[in-house]
Amino acid sequence: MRIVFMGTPDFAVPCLARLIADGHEIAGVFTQPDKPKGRGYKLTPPPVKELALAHHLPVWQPEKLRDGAALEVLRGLAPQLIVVVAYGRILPKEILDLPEYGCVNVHGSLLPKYRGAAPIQWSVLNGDSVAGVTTMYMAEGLDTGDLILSREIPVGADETSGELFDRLAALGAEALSETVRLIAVGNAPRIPQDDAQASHAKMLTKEMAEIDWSKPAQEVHNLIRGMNPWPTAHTRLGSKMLKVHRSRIVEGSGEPGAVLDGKRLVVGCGEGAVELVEIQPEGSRRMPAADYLCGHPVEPGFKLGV
RNA sequence: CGCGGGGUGGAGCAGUUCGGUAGCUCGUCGGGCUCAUAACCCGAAGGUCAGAGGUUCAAAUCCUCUCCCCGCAA
Repeated sequence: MRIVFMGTPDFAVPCLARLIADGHEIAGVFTQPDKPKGRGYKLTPPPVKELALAHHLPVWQPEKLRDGAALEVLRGLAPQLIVVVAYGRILPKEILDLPEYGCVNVHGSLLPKYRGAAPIQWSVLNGDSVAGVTTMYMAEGLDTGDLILSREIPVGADETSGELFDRLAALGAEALSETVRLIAVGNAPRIPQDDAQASHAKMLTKEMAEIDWSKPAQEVHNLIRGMNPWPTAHTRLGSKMLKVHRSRIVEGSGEPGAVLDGKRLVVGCGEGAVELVEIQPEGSRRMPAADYLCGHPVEPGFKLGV
């Protein structure tokens, strides 16, 4: 199959790698332009670009898709199928209609649940016990296209978004491989989504990552693992910010935000308590909470988040 | 040149302002106490103070340069 691939972040990398491994002809790769990232605005290429270049695939990084230039390029590439995985751009209808087999997308949720930008994180934030990936034919709406197939996996009780990301990226590559195979033999299902079951997973922001200690321990724990690795759950420790990378639900109860045990950093919640396992003080590297306590004793009763 | 914090025994930190014996908590090892313990007591090992150069009788500390880590912002 002659395919054009469109994708940007790490999540899309296994999918492209799988298409290459499956022996498809990758006519070209579209990814977002290099962006200034990190300290000092270093210009950084997206992960998909690095993989594409490593395989000597032609790469395009248009700022816009709607000015016609991209369409011309695509006409020239003449793909039979366009595969889109976390590209981060909306495709105009002319592009959707271009390939003979259409455009397919790999999405990190069990559609129609969690349409939108951050499905995997919301699976964790909501404490779902099952997550998955879905492939679909792309339509003009946001993740509203007809479904092709899906794969499910259980979510671990302490699993972080980042960990689930990695597993779903691998699962997505599998689902994509099968999807393309079915399309090639003209045997792919086309199942309309039930809009009544749909939900939307909006993009995460830093504000959402502030820990509300008045919530039950389970919700606090879900926030901490759901916001890992980005934007990272945080609270206040005195005048400084404290990031919390990992936590654990433990026995105990106490005033919300109050440290119950100064030796293990157990913190009271609205209901129950969580132990902060891995933290990162402002201006410092991430470290086990026990390490932090060696140099920064915390009195039981001290309140976080104020 | 976007703003800022930091590098000191295995870990986390203090000490740097104002140069003068390498310090704290934890861990490790040995011993003691205890029915017992992550508890308590006694003792010990372990450090090129990120690196290079400079000033000085003397530098973790002052000056110059380099490397590395991190927070914010994007």
